[in-house]
Order: sequence, then C-alpha cells, then structure tokens
Amino acid sequence: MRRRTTPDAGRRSEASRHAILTAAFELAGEVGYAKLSVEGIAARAGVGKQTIYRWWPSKGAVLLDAFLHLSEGDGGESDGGESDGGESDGGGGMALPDTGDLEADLKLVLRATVDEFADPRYDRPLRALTIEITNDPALAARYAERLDGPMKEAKKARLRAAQEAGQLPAGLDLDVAVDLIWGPLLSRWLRRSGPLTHAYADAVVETALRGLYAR
Amino acid sequence: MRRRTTPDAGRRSEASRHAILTAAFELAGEVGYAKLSVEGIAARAGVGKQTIYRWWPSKGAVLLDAFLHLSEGDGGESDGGESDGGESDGGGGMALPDTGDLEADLKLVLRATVDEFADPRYDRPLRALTIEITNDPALAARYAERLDGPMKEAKKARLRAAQEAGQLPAGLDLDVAVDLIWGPLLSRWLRRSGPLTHAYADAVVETALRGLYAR
DNA sequence: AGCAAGAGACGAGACGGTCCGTCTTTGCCT
DNA sequence: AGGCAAAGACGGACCGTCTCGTCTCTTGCT
Repeated sequence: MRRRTTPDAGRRSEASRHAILTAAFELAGEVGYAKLSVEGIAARAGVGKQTIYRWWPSKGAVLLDAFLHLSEGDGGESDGGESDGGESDGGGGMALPDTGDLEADLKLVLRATVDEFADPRYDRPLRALTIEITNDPALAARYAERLDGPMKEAKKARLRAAQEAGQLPAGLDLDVAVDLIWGPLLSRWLRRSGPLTHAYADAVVETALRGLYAR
Repeated sequence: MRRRTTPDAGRRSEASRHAILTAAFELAGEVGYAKLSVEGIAARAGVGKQTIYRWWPSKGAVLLDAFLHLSEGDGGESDGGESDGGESDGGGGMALPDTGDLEADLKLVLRATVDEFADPRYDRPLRALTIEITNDPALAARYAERLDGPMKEAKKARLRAAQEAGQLPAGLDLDVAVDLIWGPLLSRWLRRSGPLTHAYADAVVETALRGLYAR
C-alpha cells in the first residue's frame, strides 16, 4: 500500500521553489491565465512536473505563493509594491502612508494601485490569481489569510488612525469603509467598465469620504 | 482554397440554440466554471459540437448569450431578476424601483442582488461569466454593451431622477456614484472577504450616500 | 403544379493536439 | 538506504477541426 507521504520540507530545494514561483509569475504575465499551464511553468523553471505537484495542490496555489514570494520579498528587499490585490505585507505588517491628511494619503495609494493595474506585467498575473480565487474557495481562504487580510488590516489601521484623530466618526464600520474605497477600483479594473485613471482614483476617494449627498 | 463561410442565420435551428443556452447556464450552475466544457454543453443539449462552434467563438460567448437569453426573456416573461452582474434588461430598458425614497430603493435593489449571490444556481454561472470576461477583453466589450451597459444606465437613471428631485447634487459624477454603490458588493462577492448579507447591503447604501466623514 | 438537384444546417463522432495529474526511471545528495 | 529532483511515459479529458450521412428548405427545370 502506498503511503500518501507528507513531503519532507527539510530536503526541499530552495532553488527549485524560487524558480517555480518566478516562472509562474512571469508566465502568467506573458501568456495570461488561459494559456498558463503547469507543464509550461515546469519547463520554464527547468523543473520536473512532479516537483510542482509534490509541493502545491493546484496551479492557483502556485500563483498565490508567487505573489506571496514577491510581497514577502523572500530573501529580497521591500520595494514598495502596492495594489488592491493585496500585495505588500510580510506578516509583520505593511503600513499605508500617514501624513495626517487622510484624503491625500488615500489618493496616493489608490493612484499607485491604478498604476499597477495599468502595467501588464502585474495586471495579467493579478487577473490570473483573481480568477483562481473566484472559483476555488479554499484558495480564497488562503488568499484572505495571507495576502488580502494583512493588506485589509493595513487599510483599516490607516482609517482607525483617522478615527482617533477625530477625522472620521467613531461609529464607522471599517470593513464597509474599506470596501467602499477599494471596491470601485476592483470593479473598474475587472470589468474594464471605464477608464482607470488617477482622476478616477481621486474622484472615488473624494466621493467616498463625503458621500453622494454632499454638495 | 476553403471559404471561411459565414453561416446562414436564416437556416439556424432555434431549438438547438435554446437547448445550448439552457444547457450552458444549467451546467455552469451544476459543475462550476472549472469543469464547464463545450463537449459537456453539447452532450447535455443533445447537439453536435460543431453546432456550437458554428455560432459562437468561445465557451464564454455561449455563457454570455445564455445570460442574455435569460434576461431578454427569449419567449419568456420578465420575472424581476436583478444583480450586479447586470441581469434584467431587454434593450428596451429595465428600470430600478423609484418610490421617491432613494435610500430605500437602493437598499431594496442591493438586497435582491445579495440574495441572488447567495443562490448557487445564479452564483456559479455568474462567477463563470465573470471569469470569462476577466480574461477576454472582446467578451468584456460585448458584455459591457449588452448586459452591464444597459443595467448601468438603469442605475444612473435612478440616480439622475434623485438629482432632479434635488436629493443628490447636480455635479455628482454618476459613473463614480454607481461604482461606489455596487463596487463594494462585487468585491465581497468575488473575494468572499466577508459575509454578504442584507445588513451589509444596507450599510453600503447608507455609507455611500452619507460618506465616511458623516457622523 | 410537380419533382429533381443543390445548398447548408444538423447530430454524431473520429481525429491530432495539448494539458492534466500520476507513475516510473534514473541520478544525486545526504 | 532514503528521499528529493529532472525527465518524461502514460491514460484520460477536452480542445477545435473535419468528415460523415441525414434532414429541410430553396431553386430551377419540366
């Protein structure tokens, strides 16, 4: 009888792991989700397919780890990546800028996100990851835990700071507030329902803060 | 040399078309995007594969037409379907409720959308369509033209009515406003980042209308 | 009018191709 | 010896194209 052996992490090849994650991210950026295959990733990484299947349950899991690899800067440096996708957190806690001017800080962050969405090198892998997450609840849970969750905490932390400075009401539901600011970006990006520009980012921030009712 | 003949729409079988669209929608609901195949749709519809490939360029195009088929009520009746996905429009123009109370009307619509997202029979096909749209710009364009566009017009029309009643400022950017209200729903639904409840829908409407700054 | 020929959609499914996920082989490094 | 790694063989699922034989509708000749 065959043991469904848990692989021995101690013997794992770091070189192969790095090559796989890099290849996955780059391939996703070059060929897009539809043509992204495990065989392609293995070939580009110079790795046997089994090495991928030994350590990851699915293509989507590899892609998620590729994003984690980037954001956690596995042996690399922090380089300020930012996006609605939830980049930039190392478990320690990436923080949003806080100059005391909430509106300006939010515009800065949203503009950076818009810029990332405009770069096919990030846009395509992020779409691929989003797609995988959309129809794999298990992957979505891991995504929420490792990438989106920490990023959302950073966003909420910035809003909480504004609350404590009296710039936002104490009773504000921060989960709703975060969705209100970042949800519109996600919508425009995914559905390409309109131009995704700095002006749009600014308008979202202004309208979210003051509300539709505001003059 | 082989003529890439344009099929003769006059000879098209309406029975096959209907069977294909119905099978596509139902299969998407039953097996999900990952396991949705053209062969599966053909088999379920009792149709040759070529009949699908003759009339549609891709699986996603079939799925989009399946949604159009539902919403335009091909030979069927209007039954009040509603969703952020953009259901319910027949080119004539589906309208959002207008009781004069904008906040109540919006809550009603968002709650209905939340209910649809909670039903796997709509949730899964809608996810499948969303995924197809996410990595096929041509399909996204057709989606915008046929489903999302008309729905967005209905949303904007409702907001415009509120503007004319003096309930919303004249200078409000309606595209931004629509994204601000429906974007958060899309975000929660797609990423499953939190419970998608009536209470959430209400909170989004209230917060969007009054803004984060409001007490 | 009646009928044969043609065109084209249809259901069915064969076909070569790609990719899946598993399994086997062989080598390497503890 | 044990376990990971690279390479790739393997059966299976689908892809998208193509070829059948059948059918229905249109066309044109008688």
